[in-house]
Amino acid sequence: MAYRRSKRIEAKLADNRTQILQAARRLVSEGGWPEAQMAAIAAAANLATGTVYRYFSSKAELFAEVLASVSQREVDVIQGVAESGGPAKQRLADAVVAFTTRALRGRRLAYALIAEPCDPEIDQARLVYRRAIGEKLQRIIADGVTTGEFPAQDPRVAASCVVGAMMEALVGPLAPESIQLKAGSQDFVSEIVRFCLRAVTAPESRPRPDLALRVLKGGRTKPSLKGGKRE
Amino acid sequence: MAYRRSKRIEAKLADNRTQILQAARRLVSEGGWPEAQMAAIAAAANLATGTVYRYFSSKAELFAEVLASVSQREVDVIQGVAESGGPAKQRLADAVVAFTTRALRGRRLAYALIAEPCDPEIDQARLVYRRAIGEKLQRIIADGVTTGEFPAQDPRVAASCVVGAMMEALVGPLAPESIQLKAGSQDFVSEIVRFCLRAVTAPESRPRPDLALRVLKGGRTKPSLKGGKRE
DNA sequence: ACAAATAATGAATCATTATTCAATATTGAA
DNA sequence: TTCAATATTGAATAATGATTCATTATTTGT
Repeated sequence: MAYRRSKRIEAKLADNRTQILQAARRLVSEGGWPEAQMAAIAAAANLATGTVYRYFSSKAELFAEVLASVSQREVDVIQGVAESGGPAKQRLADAVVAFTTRALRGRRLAYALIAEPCDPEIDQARLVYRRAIGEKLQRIIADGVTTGEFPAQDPRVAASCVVGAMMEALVGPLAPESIQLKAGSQDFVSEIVRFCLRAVTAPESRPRPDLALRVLKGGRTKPSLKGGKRE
Repeated sequence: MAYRRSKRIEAKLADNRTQILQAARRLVSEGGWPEAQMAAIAAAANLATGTVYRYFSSKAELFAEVLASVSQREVDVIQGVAESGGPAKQRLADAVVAFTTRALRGRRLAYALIAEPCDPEIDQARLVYRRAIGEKLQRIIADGVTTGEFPAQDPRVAASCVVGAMMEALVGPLAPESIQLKAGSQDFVSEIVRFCLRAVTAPESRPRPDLALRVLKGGRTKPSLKGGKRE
């Protein structure tokens, strides 16, 4: 044998890997998915295109890792909030504020992660982001339900709903073409927070939870509503 | 001149157009985006690939129209509900039930429309779907706010949130790999409905709406929460 | 029936990028 | 210094599927 990885090389390899990840992240953050091409990433990391493939077997895998690390950061933030003690309501509010505020701050990246059209393989990987956030919220909600602070509800559904609500509300304001004023963003955030708080913490408004099932029980939900077209 | 479109031909052209739209719709409904390729659509419409381009200038345009018509149908349903009179709360509940129930019924199509990874151009077109639903909900919510039935809130934000909540909650159950039991679907729907109703109709829980702004006012939202990594 | 105009055809082309790989450079033990 | 192993390079390739277009078929007024 005549070659054996030395510490120095090992370090360089690790560094290359990091450079690639950072370059990838930077490019999406700046220009979204169109800029995040393998060749561009390689160049930004001062490597040849082919070299990237010695570290990541595909673009999808590379971005799976980028997304995982971004999610992890968000999760850490929310985790910090979740562990901060105090009433679940407060923690939920803080988590929503933290998430939306951070998204609005890192607009381009958040847009890419949440709403920007992208290739299917990457879209797939994006799910980890939503899921990760959802899981943390679920814990806070489950907490509140257990202590009786929140009304009875399925924390999994509620957490999904909160994630969806936050993200959908952000889509417009995050879009690169929307010239968002920093001014209004506080009101905007607090609007979202209030929505989520009401949704999770309000007691059942009436003791008739089956009221909403009227339509379901009515049979076909697709009755000709206005003599409209058929299927 | 020796040729002028006759009624008969005009009708055939219109029919071809319809066939294409229906074929496109059918293919997504059955197999999702992977099946919805131009060649397959043409074949399903008994036409040659190239012919499709005499009717639609691109795949994106074709699907823009398919999506618009599907959205229109949903909007009609919700519209029917919205016009049904009665308290806004009831109408909102009915709208959410109608939407989620219908989605669960036309699972594959709903999945393609809401969550399935797809090409960027089509993803773009998918927005009309969300937007269309959102606009109708917005009207119901604005109604409720005006009449004082709902607490003060920005109907645009609330509508986005409801759309997001419904759709995100549906993602899991709609996924083709999830073997959803018809049994549980009622509970599931009603869980979503209750979430949305609480969110929109509950009175502000406390007269301190700025409570949730703690984190915002605290300055950096990204304080090293656990001695964590840097940017 | 004929010809000009319009439609339809579908195999070939194009465009886009991720991915590969033969060639080259670097590394470290002997 | 040498050489086998490993790492890098980036131009060439591959794969996918939308789109084109030269050719063929239909249509209708004369």
